Amino acid sequence: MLQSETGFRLLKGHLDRAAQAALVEAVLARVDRSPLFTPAMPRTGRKMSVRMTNFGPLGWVTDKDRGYRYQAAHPVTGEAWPNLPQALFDLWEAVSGWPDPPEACLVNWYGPGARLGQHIDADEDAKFAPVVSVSLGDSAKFRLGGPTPKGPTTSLTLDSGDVVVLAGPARRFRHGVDRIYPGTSTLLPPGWRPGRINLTLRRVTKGQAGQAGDRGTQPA
DNA sequence: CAGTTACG
DNA sequence: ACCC
Repeated sequence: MLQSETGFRLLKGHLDRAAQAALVEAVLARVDRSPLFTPAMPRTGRKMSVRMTNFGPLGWVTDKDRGYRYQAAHPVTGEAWPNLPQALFDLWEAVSGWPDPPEACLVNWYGPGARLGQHIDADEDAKFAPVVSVSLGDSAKFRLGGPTPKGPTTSLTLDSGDVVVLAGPARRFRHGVDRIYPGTSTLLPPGWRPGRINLTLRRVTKGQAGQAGDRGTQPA
């Protein structure tokens, strides 16, 4: 939908309601056995307001003692993360333009008061691979900046079914979630938690695209 | 006041 | 500048 030379793309309404509902079903079934955990900031131990889990061979976690990292096991249960739903492989193939499959799907649940401060994704060895994000449930105020801690930011509303791609230079842009707009979607089943689920697909390790000779190049 | 937020 |  919105295409730009920065590598930022907002695919407004990329997933229709049926596709969103099918994805939610796949997500909730996996969250049942890989429960949401409460991440904590490195050093301070301050708890984040967003709750998380992961799918795929690797998952992003953080805690006071060991900080930000990817690991193969759930930090609470010690079990391997559930597999990635096929629909997410398909989405990655459709929008990422990257030759290697995703290895991590970070599942972020934002309750009505949750936020995520401005940050730059930097924990992946595959630092040139795009990041693909899917919004499900309540709308969110998303803020996108540039590559430096200073500089202007712009805010965008992300609605259920929207897909965001951060590729090229935008892969290293600051971004965060200022707030959730409670009650703006009926997608999440009554009886589950209210709010927003964001799925973020990432390539973590260097694959074919990370071999010597084509570092940093964008595949056709 | 420190840590965080917002960049309106 | 604002919040706790």
